Amino acid sequence: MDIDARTSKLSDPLETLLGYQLRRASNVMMAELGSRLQAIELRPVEASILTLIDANPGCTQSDLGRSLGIQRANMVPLMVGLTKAGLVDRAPVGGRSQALRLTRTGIERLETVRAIIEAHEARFRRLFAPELREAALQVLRSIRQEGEGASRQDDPEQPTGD
Amino acid sequence: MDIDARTSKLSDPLETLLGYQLRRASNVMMAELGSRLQAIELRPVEASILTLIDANPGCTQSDLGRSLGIQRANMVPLMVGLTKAGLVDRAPVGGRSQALRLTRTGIERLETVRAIIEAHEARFRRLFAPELREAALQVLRSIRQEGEGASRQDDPEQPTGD
DNA sequence: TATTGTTATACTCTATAACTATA
DNA sequence: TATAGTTATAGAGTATAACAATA
Repeated sequence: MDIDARTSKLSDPLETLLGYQLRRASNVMMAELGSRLQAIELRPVEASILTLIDANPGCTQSDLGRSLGIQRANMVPLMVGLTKAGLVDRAPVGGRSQALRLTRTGIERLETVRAIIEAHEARFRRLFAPELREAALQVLRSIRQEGEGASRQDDPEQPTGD
Repeated sequence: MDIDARTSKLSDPLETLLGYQLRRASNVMMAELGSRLQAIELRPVEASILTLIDANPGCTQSDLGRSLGIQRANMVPLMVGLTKAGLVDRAPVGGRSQALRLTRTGIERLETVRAIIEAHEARFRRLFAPELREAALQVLRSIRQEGEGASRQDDPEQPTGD
């Protein structure tokens, strides 16, 4: 390294790598959302779960796990936490399944979650030229399909690194 | 949840969220790269480090940490591993700093790393319309700046969730 | 038998604090 | 004093295996 470089930033050949930039950008957004959600004592994954239950009342925690790429075993402490916090209600539905619904408190909390997420999204959406926004989401979805593979669309609990 | 929805996929209001899609896409790419790199017993972060040392011979591990968003303390086992694997050489340079360089083996290994990364990037770059590629990288970089804040450009070791 | 919820456990990644060695 | 490297440790997040309960 030359003398100048020792006191300034490194030359960074990773700057042009999609995978690297995706990861760093994702970490930034997750950290920002996490710090906003701390105000209501929720983590991003818990906000996602509340959002999904609201959109799919009666779903099971296995359903949620499949949708979010979280394994059954790892859903357990999450759902216990949300239930103990009084945000989610569980009712037996056949087999060992439990139908999930938001409690009144959960519905109220979700209102705040929505406001936080909307402000968070707006802050970063700004950075995309308007005509790029839908295309960007579409590409990100196609990356997921590339990894999750058409071959196991209904295959639950496949490790993806999520 | 209606009867049909109980056997099919959940309705997913997260599909339109940039943060969520970014995270899932990033996880897919990292998992794919990770599985490719297993063949040469390296993790993505180690591949990044080799790449950065090659581009900045003589840099310190603190330099690398700042560039990659990894804290000093967490760089230690990484550098010990790469040094023990005979890929990196460390030489005292003043203070407690050690100048880092790739060994001959490290340079050879980096050749393979480059081929793996290039194949990996190509697979996913395909999903972007050509005229979108540079714009996408630019937006991802701007997301990072948004999070890492112009106010602490030279501020090392700020937690970012990386 | 297949699926759901569960327990236990291990491994990776990241964060914090404190210590040392040197300029 | 400030910086680099280090140690120890704690907390997330995630992975695997096994078990119980019910359809």
